[in-house]
Amino acid sequence: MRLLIYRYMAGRDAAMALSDIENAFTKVDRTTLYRTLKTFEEKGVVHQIEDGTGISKYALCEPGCNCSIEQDLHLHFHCSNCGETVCLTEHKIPQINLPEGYLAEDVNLVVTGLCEKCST
Amino acid sequence: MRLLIYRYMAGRDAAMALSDIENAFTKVDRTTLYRTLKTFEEKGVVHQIEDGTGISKYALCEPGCNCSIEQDLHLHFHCSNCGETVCLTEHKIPQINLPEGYLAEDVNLVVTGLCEKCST
DNA sequence: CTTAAAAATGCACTTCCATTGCATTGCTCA
DNA sequence: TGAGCAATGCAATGGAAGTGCATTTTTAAG
Ligand SMILES: [Mn+2]
Ligand SMILES: [Mn+2]
Ligand SMILES: [Zn+2]
Ligand SMILES: [Zn+2]
Repeated sequence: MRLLIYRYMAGRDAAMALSDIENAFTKVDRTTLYRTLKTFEEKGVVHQIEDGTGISKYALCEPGCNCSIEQDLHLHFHCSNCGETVCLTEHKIPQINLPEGYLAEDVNLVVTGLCEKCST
Repeated sequence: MRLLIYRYMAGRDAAMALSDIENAFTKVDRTTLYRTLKTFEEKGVVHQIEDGTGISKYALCEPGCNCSIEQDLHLHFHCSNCGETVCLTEHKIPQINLPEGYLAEDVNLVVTGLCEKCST
C-alpha cells in the first residue's frame, strides 16, 4: 500500500490533500492513508504543507531534501482559482531577521495567486 | 458587544483565536464572536492570521493598515512553546520573485520558533 | 412617543477534517 | 510453523468553522 501511495504521489506535480489520495484509491481506508502519510513525514519522504486553506497538503520531498531534520526552505504557491498547491522547490525562502529574543525554528512562506495554468 | 470585543483585543498583544475571546466573555455566544470578527475583518479592523496550527487567529490592524484593500505585508511569529502568535508589524515581507506565469495576490509568512518570553 | 424595519444576538444544528481506540489481518523471522 | 509485530479497517470522537431561524435589541421614520 505504501508503495502504491508513493507512486501515486510521484506521478502528481501538485501537493495533495488526504482526500485527494482517498479518491484515487477507493479501496483503502482514510486511516491507512493518514498513518502512511504520517510515517512518510517522519521518515522524511514527504512534507506537510499548510497553504492557508486549513486542509493539510502533502508532497514528496525532493531528492536531497532533509526537511525531517532541519527546516524546509522552499516556498509554496496556492492558486486561488484552481485550488492547487505546488512546491516551488527552486525558490528558497529568503533570510528573515527577527527582533531581539526571537529564535526561529521553521519558516513557512505561502504565496497565493494565480498559477501558470490559470493566469492566462 | 463589538466595543467590548474591540477593547479586549486592544488590551492583548498576541493574536487571538475565537475560543480565546469566548473564554474571556463567558456570557456571549460563539456565533456572535464569529460574526463580529467577520465584520471586523471586512471593515479592516482586524486581520485573520493562519499560523499553521489550523486555528484561525485574529489581531487588530495597526493604524494606517489597509489590509482590507491590499495584502497584509508584515510577518507573523508563532511560538512553539507558549503557542502564542504575534504580529511583527515592523518586519515586512521581502519581495518574492515567482516563476514565469505565476501571479501573486497575497503572501503569508509565518516564522515558528521561540518567542522573546520563551527563548531564555 | 409609537412603531415598523433593520441589525445584532443566541440556540441548535450541520459539515468537514483530523485523530484515536480497538479488533482484525498480514507479514517476518526465529 | 507459529509467535510477535506491523499494517489495515471500522467506528467513534473531537475541534473548529459555518449556517438557518427565531428572538431580542437598536435605529430611525412618522
Ligand atoms: Mn514543498
Ligand atoms: Mn498581523
Ligand atoms: Zn491554478
Ligand atoms: Zn512563547
